[in-house]
Amino acid sequence: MRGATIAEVAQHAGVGVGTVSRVLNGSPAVSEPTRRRVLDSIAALDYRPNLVARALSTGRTMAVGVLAPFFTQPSVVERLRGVTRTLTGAGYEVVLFGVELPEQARERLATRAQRGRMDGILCVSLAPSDAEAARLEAARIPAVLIDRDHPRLPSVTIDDVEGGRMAARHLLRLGHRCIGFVGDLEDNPFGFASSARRREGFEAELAAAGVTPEPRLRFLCPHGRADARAAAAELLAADPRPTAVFASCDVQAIGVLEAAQAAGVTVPDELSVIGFDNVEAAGFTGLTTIAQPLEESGAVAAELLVRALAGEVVTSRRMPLALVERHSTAPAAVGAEDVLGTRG
Amino acid sequence: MRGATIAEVAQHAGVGVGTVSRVLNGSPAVSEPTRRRVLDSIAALDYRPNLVARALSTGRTMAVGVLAPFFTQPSVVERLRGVTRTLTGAGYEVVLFGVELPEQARERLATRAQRGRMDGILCVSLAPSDAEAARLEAARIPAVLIDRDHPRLPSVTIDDVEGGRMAARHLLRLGHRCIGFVGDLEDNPFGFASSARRREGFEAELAAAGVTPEPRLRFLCPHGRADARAAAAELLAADPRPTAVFASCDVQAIGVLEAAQAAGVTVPDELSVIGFDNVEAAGFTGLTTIAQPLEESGAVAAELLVRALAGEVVTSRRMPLALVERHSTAPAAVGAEDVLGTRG
DNA sequence: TGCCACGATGGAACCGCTTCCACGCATGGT
DNA sequence: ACCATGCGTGGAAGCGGTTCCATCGTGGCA
Repeated sequence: MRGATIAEVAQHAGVGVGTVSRVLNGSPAVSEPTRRRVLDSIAALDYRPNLVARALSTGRTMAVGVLAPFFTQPSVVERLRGVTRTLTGAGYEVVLFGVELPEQARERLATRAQRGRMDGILCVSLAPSDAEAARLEAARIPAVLIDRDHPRLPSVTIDDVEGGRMAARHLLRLGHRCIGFVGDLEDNPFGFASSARRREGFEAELAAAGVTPEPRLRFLCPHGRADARAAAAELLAADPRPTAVFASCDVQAIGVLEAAQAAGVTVPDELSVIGFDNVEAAGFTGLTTIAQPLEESGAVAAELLVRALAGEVVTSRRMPLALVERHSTAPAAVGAEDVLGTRG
Repeated sequence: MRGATIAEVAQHAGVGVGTVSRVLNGSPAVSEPTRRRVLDSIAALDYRPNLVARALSTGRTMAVGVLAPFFTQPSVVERLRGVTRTLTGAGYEVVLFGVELPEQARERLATRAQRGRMDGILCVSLAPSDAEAARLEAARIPAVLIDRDHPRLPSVTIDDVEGGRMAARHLLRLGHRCIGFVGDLEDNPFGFASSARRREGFEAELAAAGVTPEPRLRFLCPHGRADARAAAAELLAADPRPTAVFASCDVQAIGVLEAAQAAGVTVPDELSVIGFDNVEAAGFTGLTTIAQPLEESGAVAAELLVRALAGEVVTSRRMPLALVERHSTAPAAVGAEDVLGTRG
């Protein structure tokens, strides 16, 4: 049996459909006795408003599309937590578009991101093209970006360059001077640029401390633990072997840890490893890392989107970074000059 | 500017709305010249059908609600991958309802799971009450359960009892006779029963091998790494100390690993640890575990739901289990009797 | 040549809600 | 006593599709 309609409720209560609708939407223009009668009828018929009909009528779907590269980054999941919690709390539904290929992102954006299917868009680590951004604007669909910026769209980001500097400072302070880097391919199909920016900051800080970044210690590979592990194995075979490694994300850092173990190189005694992101796995692998507030970034972005949906003009936000010291970094072995650090 | 409507397309092409609709839906009853003219107009106006209007008209939303305890189980995420991939592939949208509290599950089910908002429901590790199941049935909303069963609903599950037996067999075969257990509280608010069933199978197999399960070696605690770690710390202080531990999920097993490390107990030499699920973290912690196909379970359930939505009658599915040996289990220390195992 | 059947097409009705407009009926001011 | 005022209410229009039914040609057949 199909659910009751508003007309049936109206008839049952002996009122007009308009009155039932007013009761449903909490309009004050309904007398108390009438309201009660309508509510009784609603209960008697076990009536639930058809949200699709409401959406068609109001032009608001109360749904937000979330575009996320679900499968390439574990940090995405933590962001999603913050997103769903906030959005659900604000009465919005979360329509999840998992993206595995870059083309899929375009396709989802093109066919789904239209007025009349969802009210707003949240992109995690992904950015619309200029044309897509223009279309969203034309359709008056607000969009907020996480972990990615765009000249015309508000975003929630971190300062990747500064994060790279922080990692470098930590290692320099510990006395390391020969430091390897493992990061993402810098022209990946999704256009992720975090890794490249972290490397830039990292190398800039090294250079500022008088340590020239050596290309032979820089390894770029596809995002993923296995590839990072393979790259790190090569890195550890370098001569002289670096005393520390900065991996541009925790997933890769864990790959480095694995490679070190496989090569019989003890961490942190013979090799310091520092990652980035502070995903949950960093906790139980004892990884020192540059932490960014993942879940909160999702929550903040969702909050921004909710306000944009309410008509507010919102501006981009920067999330703070923090060094989290665990057990994968230690002072460089004896002989390292200037253990007190090279910077204030 | 709002998007074009079907009426505008019809006018532009000089045809009726019915014809445009037929073109959109691939009806064969449109002559080739007309079809071409309509397609041209669609392109010229950059027209996209309003999916909400279509949903209202057809009664099908092409959206599936996914109810998942997003935050308590990391394995959920891997299941979600399979779910979204399959559902998206079949043309359905995925509406994600993250559940943190048991009441939320009820509430989401009650207010959202109605004809006219989504066509079907997928529940991960959660089950509707009998009343809710009856309501879904009445509303003709198909539902499929993952990792949970229900007398009236199709489900995709594993044999938790057998999984527990497999874990026991592995440890027994290695010669262990004093074996601890760490699992979930068995009357948790969500009603998760996997842990209890795994324990049952585990203890039954021990008993069958003549090893009486000792209550002092059985620790039940809230799901989560930290709690498991605390429980394992106690377990490791037992006298005599067990030579092996079965944790009812990998998250808890990792907690056990941490506790062992903190206590200076080496794994696997002094302590064997076996987990359950084979989540990604099991891979890089070297954890031996009973593997279940997580992502595939999601895909299979989604497949089942898609077929149910097409009107097919679907039946429950059981997923296979497999022992994955890594580096956290080893033969019991010398002196252990009957290393060849107690079972065929 | 006339009729029928059928393919192609236009358009009204309908899906279930919101919203706006019009109306009835007290109330209060003059 | 009369007329604004305004509250409470009923109901039609409209949201943008789909679908069914009626209509219009036109070719095939008697």
